[in-house]
Amino acid sequence: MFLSTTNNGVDAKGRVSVPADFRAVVRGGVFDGIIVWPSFEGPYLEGGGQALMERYQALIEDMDPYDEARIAFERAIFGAAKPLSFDANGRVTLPRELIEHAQLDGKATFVGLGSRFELWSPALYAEHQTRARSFARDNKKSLRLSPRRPSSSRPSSSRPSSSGGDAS
Amino acid sequence: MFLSTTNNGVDAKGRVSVPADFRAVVRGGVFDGIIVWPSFEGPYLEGGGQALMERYQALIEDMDPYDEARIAFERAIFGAAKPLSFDANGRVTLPRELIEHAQLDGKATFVGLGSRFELWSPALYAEHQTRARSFARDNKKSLRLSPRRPSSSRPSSSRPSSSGGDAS
DNA sequence: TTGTTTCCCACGTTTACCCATGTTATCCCA
DNA sequence: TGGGATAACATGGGTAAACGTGGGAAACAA
Repeated sequence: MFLSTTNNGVDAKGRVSVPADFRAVVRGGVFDGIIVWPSFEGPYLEGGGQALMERYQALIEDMDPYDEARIAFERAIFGAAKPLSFDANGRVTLPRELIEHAQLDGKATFVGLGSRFELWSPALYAEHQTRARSFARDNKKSLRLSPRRPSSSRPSSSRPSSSGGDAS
Repeated sequence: MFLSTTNNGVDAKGRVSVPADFRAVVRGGVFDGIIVWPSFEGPYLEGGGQALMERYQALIEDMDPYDEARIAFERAIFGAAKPLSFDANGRVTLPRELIEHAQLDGKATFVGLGSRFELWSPALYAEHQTRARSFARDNKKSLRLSPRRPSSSRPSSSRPSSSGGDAS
C-alpha cells in the first residue's frame, strides 16, 4: 500500500529516486518498476504498479469493444501511461512529457494514496494542499462515516448483511 | 501489454520503426511482426500481435455464421489486415493503402491500448486526444476500481473452452 | 528496361547500466 | 542511554549498448 509523502530530487537526466517504501509495494511483479501517466485532472502525475494497470484493464475489458467510453478510457489511460523500470539504485527516468505536464523542476513529491500514488511539483502540491484543506473544512459535514455498516445492534434496514465475517 | 504513445518517422519507402516496447510485446510468437488493418471508425490504423488476431477469431466464431455483423467484421478486420514483419532494425513497411487511410505524412503516432494499439497521423491524433481526455474526465466515475473480481487469476488469453465447439 | 521491395550497413542520439559518494537511519554494544 | 559502526538510501556522473533513422545495393516483378 502506498503511504505517506516524500520529496525527492529530479536530476538533469530526469531521474528520480522512487521512495524505498513504494518500491517495496511493487516488488515481486514480473515488471520491476512503476507505471506513470499524466492525470487528466490537473498538472500532476498518477502512478502505480503493474497490478494497478491490470485492474484497469480488467475493468475496461468488461465494456463493449466499441463503446465510446471504453475507447476514451483506453486512450486516456493506456495511451498516456509509461512503464518506468527501476535502475540498480531504485530510480526511474521520467520522460520529458511527464516532467512538463507536472511542471517538475528539480524536485518531485510522491504522495501515497493506497492503491496508487501521485507525483507533484512541491510548489503546486502545497497550493493544492491548502485548497484541499479549506475545501475539507467547508465540507466536513459531508464527511460523516457513511452507512457502511450499522454495527450498532440496530437492524434498521432489512439487509441481512451477507458477509458477516467482520471479525475486527 | 501495449502502453504509452510514441511518435516515429515514416520515410519515403513507407518504413516506420515499431517502438521497442511494442516489439517486446509480440516477441515470441511464430510470426515476428505486427498485424495492422484500417479502422472502420476513422482515419487511423489498428494493430496488434498474432495473439490479438486469434482472440478476434475466437470472438467472431462465436457469432452466427450468417450474421451480418459477423460478415462485416470478417471483411473489415480479417479481409483488410496486413501482416507486417520486422526488418533487422525493428521496422515495418506500411503498404500504400494503409498510409493513405491514416493520412500519414512523414510521421506516425503509435498509441498503446493494452491488448492492441492504434496508428495515427500526429495531427489527427492530437485532436482526438483532447476529446478522449475530456470525455474520460467527465465519465471517470464509471471506472470504479473497487469491485475487484476474484476470478482474475489468469490475466490474458481467457479462453472459455468449456462449450465444446472448439474443434481445432 | 523500369519500378518496387527486401536486405544490409552506417550514423547520431538517447537511454540504460555501471561505479562512486554524501547523508540518513538503524543496529549493536559499552 | 549514549556513541560508534554499519547498512540503507538518495544522488551525481561516465560509458557502452540500444534505438531510431537514412541511404544504397541486391533481388524481384511488371
